[in-house]
Amino acid sequence: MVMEKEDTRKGPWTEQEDIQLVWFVGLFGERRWDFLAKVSGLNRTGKSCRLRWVNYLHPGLKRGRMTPQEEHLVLELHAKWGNRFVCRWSRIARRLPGRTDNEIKNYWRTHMRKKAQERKRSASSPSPSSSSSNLSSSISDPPLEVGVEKHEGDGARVEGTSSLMTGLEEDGEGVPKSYPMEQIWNDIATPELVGDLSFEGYKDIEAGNFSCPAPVTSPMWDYSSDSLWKIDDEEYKMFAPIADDTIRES
DNA sequence: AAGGGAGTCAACCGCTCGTCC
DNA sequence: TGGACGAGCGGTTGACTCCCT
Repeated sequence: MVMEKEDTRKGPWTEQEDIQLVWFVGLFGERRWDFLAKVSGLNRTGKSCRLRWVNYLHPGLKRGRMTPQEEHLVLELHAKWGNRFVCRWSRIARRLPGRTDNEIKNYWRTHMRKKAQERKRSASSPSPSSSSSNLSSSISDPPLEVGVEKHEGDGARVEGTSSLMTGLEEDGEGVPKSYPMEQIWNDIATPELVGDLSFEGYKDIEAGNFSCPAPVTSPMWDYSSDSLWKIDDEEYKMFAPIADDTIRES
């Protein structure tokens, strides 16, 4: 029996937690997640904080469905790299500004499941079923099994969240409607509100050795050039042909 | 309108890698 | 050199939403 650390929260993040995390990442930067988790007063693990930041709260992230260009790029890169060595989702993600490895991983799974089902169908019925995706036509079928088993879990779900998730609806054209993250960022950018935040951890910091920058301005807020999606030279060489094609197509 | 299956996505887990002392 | 610790990654799970019957 594994003893959970007392009071460590799991499950979906609340808006309050998000705001809290964004604030403290602004203070301390995207490092020392365990430390950050501790001083922030969030009853979360550092890992959990990092994941939430990288996959959801990072300001450079795009929301909404992948564009056909992005889909094409994912498929192409996976075909190119996925078969040569262990597929690095993060590597592929770096080619897609604003997309996370988690997002791409999810997309790939969905895509492959669909493909496997189509295959199954076409194998069981002799009539050729037209592929629903023109993207897959240029990609060789990877030999992978995509069956998903569901197990009875412990159902560790935390109540009272998900207003963020439900805000991610889209209109008919795949363009995200307004989502709460915008609101969060607006809120964070408002010094009055920041002053109003009453985090336990923040109080500790004020009382202790930490000093709080008045407006939240830190190098990490500048995402114009040095971001998660920065491409190093070596990788650029590998990527350049694909990138050029993609740019030309669009 | 209701129910069930499929699709989507946030989040957790375990492992590996990198850095520092 | 090796151990400790932090960071990052891929795999997996499960809840929510959508869509079809």
